[in-house]
Amino acid sequence: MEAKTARSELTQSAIVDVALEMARLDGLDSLSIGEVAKRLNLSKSGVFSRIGSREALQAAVLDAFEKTFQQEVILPALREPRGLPRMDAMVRAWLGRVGGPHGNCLYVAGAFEYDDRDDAMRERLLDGVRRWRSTLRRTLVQAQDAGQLREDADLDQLIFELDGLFTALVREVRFLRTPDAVERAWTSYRRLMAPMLTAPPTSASEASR
Amino acid sequence: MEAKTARSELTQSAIVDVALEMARLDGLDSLSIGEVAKRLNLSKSGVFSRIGSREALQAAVLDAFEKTFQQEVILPALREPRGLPRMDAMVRAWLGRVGGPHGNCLYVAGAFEYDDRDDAMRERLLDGVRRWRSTLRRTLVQAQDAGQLREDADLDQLIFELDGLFTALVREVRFLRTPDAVERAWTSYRRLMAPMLTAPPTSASEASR
DNA sequence: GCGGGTTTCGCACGACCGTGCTAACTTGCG
DNA sequence: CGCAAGTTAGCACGGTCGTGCGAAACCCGC
Repeated sequence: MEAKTARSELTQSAIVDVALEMARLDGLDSLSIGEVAKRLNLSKSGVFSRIGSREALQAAVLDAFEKTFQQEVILPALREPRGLPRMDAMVRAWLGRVGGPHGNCLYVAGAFEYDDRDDAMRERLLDGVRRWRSTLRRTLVQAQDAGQLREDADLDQLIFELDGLFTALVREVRFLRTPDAVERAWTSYRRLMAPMLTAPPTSASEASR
Repeated sequence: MEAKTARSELTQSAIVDVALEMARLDGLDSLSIGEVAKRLNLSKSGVFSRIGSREALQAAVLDAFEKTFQQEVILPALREPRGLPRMDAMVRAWLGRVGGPHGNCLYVAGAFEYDDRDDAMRERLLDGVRRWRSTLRRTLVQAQDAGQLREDADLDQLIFELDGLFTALVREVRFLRTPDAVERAWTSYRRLMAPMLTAPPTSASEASR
C-alpha cells in the first residue's frame, strides 16, 4: 500500500490519472477499481494493493483534481495584478476550461452526487469548494482595497452568483451542449460585475475577448 | 408487465412513488430494483414484472417527476395573469420547492449525471428541460406582448441566467446548505429582471416576499 | 548470481445487480 | 364453487463490485 519505489509511485500516479479521467466523465461515485485496472492492463488486486481502498482512490482523485485546478485556474491568475485584473483572469481561465475536453469540474458535478449524503467524501468536496470560494473572496476584497470595486458590494451575494454562473455554465455546455454557452457566461459576468464597479467600467468589459 | 387490474395499478404507482423518492436523494442512475422491492416488502421479481425493466422504471420516475413539477410549479402560476405576474409566480413556486424536503430537482441533478453520456435517458431528460425552458420563454414573450418586458431583451440570455439561477440554488441549498440561499436567489432574480423591465420596476421587486 | 524486500497477480469470498422462468398465489367471472 | 386470467414469489444465471490472502514475478544490493 505504501509507495516505496520509484516504480510503485509511477503506477500509483498512472492509476490516479486514469481514475481522474474516469471521474470527470462518470462522476466520483461510479469510480470502480476493476475498470481502472482494465484500462491500465493491471489486475484488480494490483490496483487495490496500491491504493488501499476505493475511498482512498476517490480522495486521491480529488486531490489530483485540486492540483490541476490550482495549476490551470488560480496560478495563471496570480501573474496578473491584484484586484479586478486578477479576477478577470481567473474567470477567463475558468470559462476557458469548461469548453475543453476536460471541462468537467468535480466541485460542480460532485456537489450533485453528494448533496443529500453525509459522509467523508462530501466533507472533502465541501472543503475544496470552500477553498475556491475563499480564493474568490480574497480577490474581491483586494479589488475593493484597490478602489476598483464598490465598498458596499455584497461579497457573499456576488460569490453566490459567480459560483452559480460557473455551475450553470457546466450544465449548459456539457448537458444541453449549447454552442455559444461560454459567450453567454461572459455576458452574464459583465452584467454581474458592472453595477459593482466604481468609476471606469473598463476592466470587466474590455476583457470580453 | 401490463397493468390490467386496479390492484396492479396500485402497486405500480407505489413502486414509482418510492422510486421517485429514492431518485431524488441518490440520483436517477443509482436506482435499483432490489432496493425498491425491499422498501415495499415485495420480491425483486415482483417489482420487475410490474415495471418491465430498470430503464422503464427510470422513465416512469421521470414522468412522475414531470407531473409533480407541473402540479407544483407551472399549474399554480397559470392562475396568475399572463406576463410578469405569472413569471414571478413561477419563480416563487420554484424557489419555494427547493427549500422543502423534496427540493431536489431531477432536471438539475440529472443533468450532471447524464452530461457526458449519450443514451435514451439523457434524451428524455433533455426533453424535460427543453419543455421547461420553452414554458419560461412563452411566459417571457407574453410579458413582452403585455409591454412589461423590453422588446430588445435577449430572451435566450435571460433563460440561460434564469435556469442557471435555479441550478445554482439547488447546489447552494442541498450541497453547501447555505441557510439564506433562497433569499440570495430572490435578490439575484430581481437584479436579473430589473434592467429588462419597461417602465415600473414594481412587479419583480414587490414580489420579494 | 543469489537473497530479500517490493510489487503484482490469481483466486476466492460474499454481496448486490438486472433479468428470465416456473410455480404459487389471489382475484373476478360464470 | 370452480375455473381462468392476472399478479407475485422463488430461484437461478451471469455479471460486477470491493476486499482479503498467498504465491509468483520483479528489482536491487551484495
